[in-house]
Amino acid sequence: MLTPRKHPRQQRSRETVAAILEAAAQLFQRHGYSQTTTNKVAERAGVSIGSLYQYFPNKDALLVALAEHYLAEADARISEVFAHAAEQRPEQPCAQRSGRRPVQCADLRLLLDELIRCVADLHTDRPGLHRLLFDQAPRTPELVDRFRQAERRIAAALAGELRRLGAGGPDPQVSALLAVQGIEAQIHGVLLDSDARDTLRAIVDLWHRALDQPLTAGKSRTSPLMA
Amino acid sequence: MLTPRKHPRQQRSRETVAAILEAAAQLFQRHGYSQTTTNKVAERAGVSIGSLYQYFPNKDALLVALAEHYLAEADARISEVFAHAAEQRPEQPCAQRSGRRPVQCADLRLLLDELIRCVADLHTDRPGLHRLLFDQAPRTPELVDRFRQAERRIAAALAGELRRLGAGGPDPQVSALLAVQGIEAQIHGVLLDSDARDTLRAIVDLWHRALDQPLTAGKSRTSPLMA
DNA sequence: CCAATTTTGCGAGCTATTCTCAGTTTTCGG
DNA sequence: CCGAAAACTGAGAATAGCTCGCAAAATTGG
Repeated sequence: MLTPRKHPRQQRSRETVAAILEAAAQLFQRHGYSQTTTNKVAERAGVSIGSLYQYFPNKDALLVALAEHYLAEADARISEVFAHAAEQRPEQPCAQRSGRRPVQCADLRLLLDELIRCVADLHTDRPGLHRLLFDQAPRTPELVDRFRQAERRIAAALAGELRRLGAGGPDPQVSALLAVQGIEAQIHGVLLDSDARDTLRAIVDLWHRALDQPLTAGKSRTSPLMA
Repeated sequence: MLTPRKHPRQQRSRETVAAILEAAAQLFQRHGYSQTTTNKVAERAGVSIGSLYQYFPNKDALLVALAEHYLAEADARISEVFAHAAEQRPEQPCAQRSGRRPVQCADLRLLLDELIRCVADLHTDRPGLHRLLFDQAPRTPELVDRFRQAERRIAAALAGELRRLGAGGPDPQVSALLAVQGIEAQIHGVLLDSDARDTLRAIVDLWHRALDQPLTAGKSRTSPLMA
């Protein structure tokens, strides 16, 4: 297994790679990962099996590549949400740390609403691809790592917003990571087996309650005290 | 594929099945699902490949069986938590609906603390098996369904407790399901890449904030109003 | 206790799939 | 236009999942 495969340098080969990934996405979604053979992927992409293995060291690599595309788009879209949130709130001094309730509260709810709607859209736009990556495909350690990195990037952005809004409890960084992980799982669950609209609203409410807590509450950060 | 395989009736065959599952668990964990061949599983179990296929219609079935064992244990342990919570609070009338703060608050926190600790233990007791089932193994629709069913059972129990404590917001059933899904994902994330103790505490805090809301808050259930 | 019957175990080998490699065709820089 | 690098090809080697006919062990019941 010559793991680091050739990188496509010419236009032709880039098209080949694109065709292979497109074919893989379609067949994986239609027939499942294990039912799809690499030969079928090559056939549907209109290339020979040898070409496929020039760019992908093995079948799993197709999955990793698809996941990378998906995560790149997710990252982009979620970044937009945070950018939008930033321009909605053009340089509010964010100063008054004590009687901050009404303003902060509305801003936090708006942010959560947009974020959760965005994640839900990511799930519904390509339901097949999403289920493929999250349910039916085996995750190599490499893939697990990519998802973790994406989670961390998004959590960092959310933590920044929480701090700016004076929310997120004693440790906004931790709260943000937990929120990202929780929201992802909840939406994934919701969209598989429930009437979505009401539940999405319940998710917003829940996280609003969980995160709408002043920065300075309790001890400082990571207070050593167990229930 | 004769999908409904023979069921082991005699002692000897039950031992064979147990040996196969033990071998499968070990090899899957050590070398990954796709790297493990059914022939290797049979060899390590000390039985022939034919015997393996008498009880398991295909390789995935080994995974489903392992998941069933895991879920059965998880179910049992979490049921204990709820049973324990019930006996701690022996027939409190749970009546006074208005000034309920101090008692309910402490009970809710205790329940969350035990529940979250229990889930964390489930993850750490057999880390290999857990990662196998949640990360590296492909999930057949059947497997996805088993996990969903377990989720629902636990959520139903939690919803009952929430109602009894007068918590869970307008719709405890929905809150409970979201909590179960969220907690599972968060703990899975935490135990993969973080110093656990502090973060577990943060999870308890977060869900305490999210769920410590009187039943009657807002509209009744599923209020039609979007942020 | 001894057939008859059922359950369990066996493993060579069939089928299907992943992946390789030696050789051909296309593209590109000079 | 030429030589080298990049891209492509597909038969088939290597290997994995799984079957099937038969033998051994356990159970039944007369």
